[in-house]
Amino acid sequence: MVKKKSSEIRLGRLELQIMNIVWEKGKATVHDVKDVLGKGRKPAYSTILTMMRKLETKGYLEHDVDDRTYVYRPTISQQAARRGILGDIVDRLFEGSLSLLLNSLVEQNHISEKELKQIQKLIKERGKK
Amino acid sequence: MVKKKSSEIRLGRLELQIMNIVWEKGKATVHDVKDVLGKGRKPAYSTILTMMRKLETKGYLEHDVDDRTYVYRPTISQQAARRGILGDIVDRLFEGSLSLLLNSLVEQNHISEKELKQIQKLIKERGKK
DNA sequence: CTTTTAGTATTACCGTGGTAATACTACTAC
DNA sequence: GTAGTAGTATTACCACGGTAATACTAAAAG
Repeated sequence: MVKKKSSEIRLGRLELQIMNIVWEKGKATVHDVKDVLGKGRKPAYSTILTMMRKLETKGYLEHDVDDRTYVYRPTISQQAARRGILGDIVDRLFEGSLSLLLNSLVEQNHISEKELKQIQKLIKERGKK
Repeated sequence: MVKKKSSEIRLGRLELQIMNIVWEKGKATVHDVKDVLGKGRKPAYSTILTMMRKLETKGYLEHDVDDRTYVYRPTISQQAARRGILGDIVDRLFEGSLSLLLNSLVEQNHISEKELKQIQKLIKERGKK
């Protein structure tokens, strides 16, 4: 059974960083994003500006003008984006199998004891629904 | 705490498809890959050839010559690639948090009952180590 | 009113994944 | 030995994410 691609969400590294910031803050100006991105690689103001305009072109951001400053807000939810990107990865990397993914995580010792507990809790809660 | 990038493995869609086939078969010629890729989008022979050569340039494939046919084999394990790509995604998409990832999967109902069972088993086994 | 300033708009470039036509080359078959 | 044939090599694009300098524009400051 071949899975449908539905609405594929594709975001590059910087694009995703920017979206993460906008999601977290709810809305953000170019300067807001630049400030947060200050820690680490520091793209130029104009780089971020260009990216945010491209994100708007792609339909992932919209803006209002507040005193001639663009205030961007997301048009898609972080959950939707995560779902899309993650689903894509699972398809491409693990032939669509979640358990293969989990297996890989466990093998790699990427999962800490604490996280294991949390996962178990999640599963229990899910089981009750 | 900022995580190190170590040896970042980056593979495009087609590249990963090709690598998956080579991993599965152990070794493969361009034609082998083309045959498997036959189902779905069908890149031209020369496209696959170019990609496999690029993968070799990048150090992910090597080839032997068998009766003037190139037989490619992987130089990195599928596990390593999965680990690298997945780790990258977790960083970028979930701020490095596995439980956030799991949470997302559970929320999205991407995990079936059967998979839940498997995960629990995995966790139990891991717990015994 | 003229200069500074704070913002967006324009433009241009680079790297890389993907695409593939075409050229080359050495066996194979007649 | 000449004509296919089956492979690799060469070459050339395109799209897109990322990068950023520079141009423009309008408000604010003097």
